[in-house]
Amino acid sequence: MPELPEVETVRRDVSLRYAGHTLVDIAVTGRRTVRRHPPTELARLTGQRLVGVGRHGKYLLFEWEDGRVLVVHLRMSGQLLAAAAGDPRALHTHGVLVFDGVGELRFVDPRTFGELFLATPGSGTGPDAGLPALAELGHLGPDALVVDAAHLQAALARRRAPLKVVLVDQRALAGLGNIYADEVCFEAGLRPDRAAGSLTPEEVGRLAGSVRTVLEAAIAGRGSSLRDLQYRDLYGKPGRYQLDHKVYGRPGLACPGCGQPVQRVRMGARSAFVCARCQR
DNA sequence: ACAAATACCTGTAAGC
DNA sequence: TGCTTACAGGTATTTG
Repeated sequence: MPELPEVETVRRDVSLRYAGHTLVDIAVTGRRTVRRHPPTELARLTGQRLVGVGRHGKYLLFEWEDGRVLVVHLRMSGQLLAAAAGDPRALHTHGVLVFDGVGELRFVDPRTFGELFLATPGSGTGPDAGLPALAELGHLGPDALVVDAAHLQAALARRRAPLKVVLVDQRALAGLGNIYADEVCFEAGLRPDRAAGSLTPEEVGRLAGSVRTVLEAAIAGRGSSLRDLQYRDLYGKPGRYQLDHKVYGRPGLACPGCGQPVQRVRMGARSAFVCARCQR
């Protein structure tokens, strides 16, 4: 499932390959792929040069020379794949962007949760890192890669919800999902089912450091691909950070820290993986 | 006001 | 073996 490290890996590769090139055609065939406005509006991007690719949380921002922004969210099973014009089209290919000189960028998404839309610029306050302010992303908290302890403290304070629930809440912090929330909690030595507001300032500081550490390591590993290989990079290759998961998806296996079996704990409809000895 | 449940999907795996 | 069912999960929306 693409979370921040996977989206960031795709962002870097897409930017390297397509930035500076001009869109010569865009075709969206998926019925659900563009659902916030008429899909035909995307045609107005043709002729525009892609000036850069940004990211806020799990959202990719394709920035064009006229200031317009095409937002892409991969959700559960979306992939962006580089392809040449003649390459056979993978099943569930819902969109194709054709660039001058560098071939196609294809959007493939079996579960069809992913989406593309043209954002509305200029409204609300933007995220820090030089990204455009977009009305549709105004609800997002700060990007998890640049969050600091002070913000985390404020986001967690007085909240009775479990720590993990707050960590995956994109309004509090943008970018963490199921995998990295569990891994971050383990790295910080904190149980995901602790009440968020019960963390001491020292624990919040540890948590902030762990968010950064885990995400940077995961990006270095080009993200996590699970058994279903739903996450693949721009060139169709899986990530390798799943090999470094300490607790996620490892129930009954030895905790790398102490050797005790990792437990699966139910948290509402979802579950979390935790080491009862290493996490308090 | 916030919190929990649900809808949206398909592929895979487990269960019978 | 072949069928049915459960599960995976991010976000918007609905319900509590």
